[in-house]
Amino acid sequence: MQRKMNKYTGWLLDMYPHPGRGVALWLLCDDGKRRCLQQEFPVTFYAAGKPHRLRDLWKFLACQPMRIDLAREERKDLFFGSVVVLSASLDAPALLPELFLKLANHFPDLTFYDADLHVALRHAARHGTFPLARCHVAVDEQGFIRDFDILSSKWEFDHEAPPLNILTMETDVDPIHDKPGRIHFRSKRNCITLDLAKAKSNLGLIDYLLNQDDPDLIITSCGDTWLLPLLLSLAEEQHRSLSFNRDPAAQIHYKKERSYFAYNQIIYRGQQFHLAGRLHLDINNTVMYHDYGVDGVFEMARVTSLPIQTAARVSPGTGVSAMQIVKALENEILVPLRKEQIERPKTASQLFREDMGGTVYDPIIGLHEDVAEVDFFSMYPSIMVKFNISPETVNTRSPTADLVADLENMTQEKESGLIPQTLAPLLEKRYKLKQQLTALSRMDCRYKTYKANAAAHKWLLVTCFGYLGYKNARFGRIEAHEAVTAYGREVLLRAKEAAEDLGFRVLHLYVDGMWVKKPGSKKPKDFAPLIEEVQRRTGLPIALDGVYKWVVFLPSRRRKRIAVPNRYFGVFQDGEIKTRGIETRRHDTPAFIRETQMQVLEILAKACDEEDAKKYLPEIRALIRAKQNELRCGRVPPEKLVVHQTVSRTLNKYRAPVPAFSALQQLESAGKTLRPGQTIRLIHTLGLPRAHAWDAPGDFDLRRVNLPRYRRMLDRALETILQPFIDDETFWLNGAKQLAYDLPPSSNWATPAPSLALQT
DNA sequence: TCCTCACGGGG
DNA sequence: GTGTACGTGAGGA
Repeated sequence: MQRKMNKYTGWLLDMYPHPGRGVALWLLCDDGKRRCLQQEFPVTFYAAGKPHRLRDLWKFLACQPMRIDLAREERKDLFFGSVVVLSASLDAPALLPELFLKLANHFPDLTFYDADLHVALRHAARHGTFPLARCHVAVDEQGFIRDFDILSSKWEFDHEAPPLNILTMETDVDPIHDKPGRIHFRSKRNCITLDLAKAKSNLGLIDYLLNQDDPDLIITSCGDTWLLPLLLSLAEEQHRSLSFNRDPAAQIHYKKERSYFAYNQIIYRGQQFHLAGRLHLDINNTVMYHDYGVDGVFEMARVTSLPIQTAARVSPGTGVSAMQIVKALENEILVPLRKEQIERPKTASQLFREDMGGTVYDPIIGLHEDVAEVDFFSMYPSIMVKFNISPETVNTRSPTADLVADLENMTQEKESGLIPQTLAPLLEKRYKLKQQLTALSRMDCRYKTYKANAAAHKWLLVTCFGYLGYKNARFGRIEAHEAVTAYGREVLLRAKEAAEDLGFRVLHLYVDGMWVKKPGSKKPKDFAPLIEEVQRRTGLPIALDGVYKWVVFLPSRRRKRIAVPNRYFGVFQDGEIKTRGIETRRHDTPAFIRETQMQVLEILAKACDEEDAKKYLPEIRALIRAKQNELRCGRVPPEKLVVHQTVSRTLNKYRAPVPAFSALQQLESAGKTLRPGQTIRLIHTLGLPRAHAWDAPGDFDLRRVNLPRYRRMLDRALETILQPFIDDETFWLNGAKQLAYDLPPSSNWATPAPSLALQT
């Protein structure tokens, strides 16, 4: 029987389990209509374990109210090879989470696979879908998709921009710190400002706006943490609806706030509101938004296959995990559950292993001229792909047994492993993007997008390595992690040998970078033979980061003769300044100190070498005097003295009376609680308490500013960058220190003190 | 001198 | 839905 089909072409906006059966897909069609389509999408999960327990499970599942297809199958586990499993398929993906929760309780002794996967990842593996993919679908009269074609690839890098209707909702001030008075709504059609005090009576207007604009994408600042909950609760009070969702049948998906430990620090993620049929991005709750913007979020979603609203709010670790899951599903490899976090003391051997991380050399302390920095392109991911390192390919007894042979032969014999297969297209895309970027003018409209995409990839690639060694990763294995670092060390050593064989002096090695110099080598082309030779000996892509006019490797502050690997600064031949590990790079350095250090660096950047720098010293001296004076006389705007710190624990967990503690206390007593991972803003004050919370209500007496402490910070920041240029230790202190400290603090701020004393 | 606390990189 | 490095620097007891 021939059925009538409607055919549509458009962009895939979003996907979620349909509350009935299958999945709901939102298509932004080329005719301008937004269509919600349904598709049959049975999902299968598996269980392995003792036969009698699998029989119990079979009986249990057979009694469930929904239809579940059961079968005995043989499938592949990445770590253990073939396993016998009970497979269970259900037509309604929406019911799986709840069902699985029950199973985990009743059958804790069974091993489940493919049971806790996002439906979008399954769909990506089965149909090749990804967010914003161009699709062609045939739909029957009931609105069910019968035929599905993907017209674009996530690995292209000129993605056609989908014609999204965007609505931005912003408040006049940042709601985290202040009380907003107004909300601005802006879209192509409308530009409206609403008085928040009257929000209650304006709910009808807001609903009208949402319906009339019918945005595909709502961009808010603090929509997750403040605006949406506020508007939704107002609406609830008045028993009226707000059309945030496009799909009236679906619920707004809410996730609660949490603090967690990752990247060796506490991270705070606010509560979330995911819409159905539209996309909501809260720019304050979007990972890396300030680094890569909407373009980067889209790219993150494309390559990970995670829905856009999810991709925006997860860490790169989850993104990497998603990519691996899709690849595993494609290869019909069972996906284990996300492992529980079990606190377990480390064994001595684990500790020993972890000490053998990346290769770090002690740099040669001091200033060096005409130095080239060459960096491996995404070294660890490149190693994983090149040497096929994956949990299932690595030799577990001796992970690096093939290291030397691999490096000699540079051949690929083994079948490519799961991790290399996942990484290879991503690496290739980023490599091409980087090549394009170097050729492209900054004015080119593609530049910004490429840059954002490359930044999104960078994060995924960096995290992928760490994930191999993470004991709770689904596809992690410590031996694979070790193999990567072992290859990394060998590769870097070979690079060093190559440099020395070509007559270069190696000044520093750091994880995936090398600093070299040779008399007579000044121009980028002078280093081309080295690049070529390193590539020949390691088989890995490497590039010249640039040639420094001069670069300074800093000694440890505690032990002046010991070098530290990651504190350095320098100026490239094009005038670009690069700094690492010094005050400008730290998030807890107040703006005044950061800006001053940067200004001095900008003066130094004009010098072409150490000798030349001397003629800029008077200019620097004058700048420092001016800055010291500004500070002493209270002319530094207090907001430039504000220190931003990450709160690492709750108030009662602090053992030392540090400034953050005092500031937290003040906020607490004002009724504002900060969760671990959130940022606190404070000003150092004299006496006790040691700090004033910048966001505490009430006026702050500017005379309480701890000027000596800021002065110390200033002096230190200047010393960091000036020490190689100045023999005379009194240069930047020069009596001014004494004078500043002699002034009674109460005489500052209000009336600028005469600065006569500082004039020489 | 020891303890506590926060940060880094990447672009 | 998450990488429990590790070394440095700073402040305070």
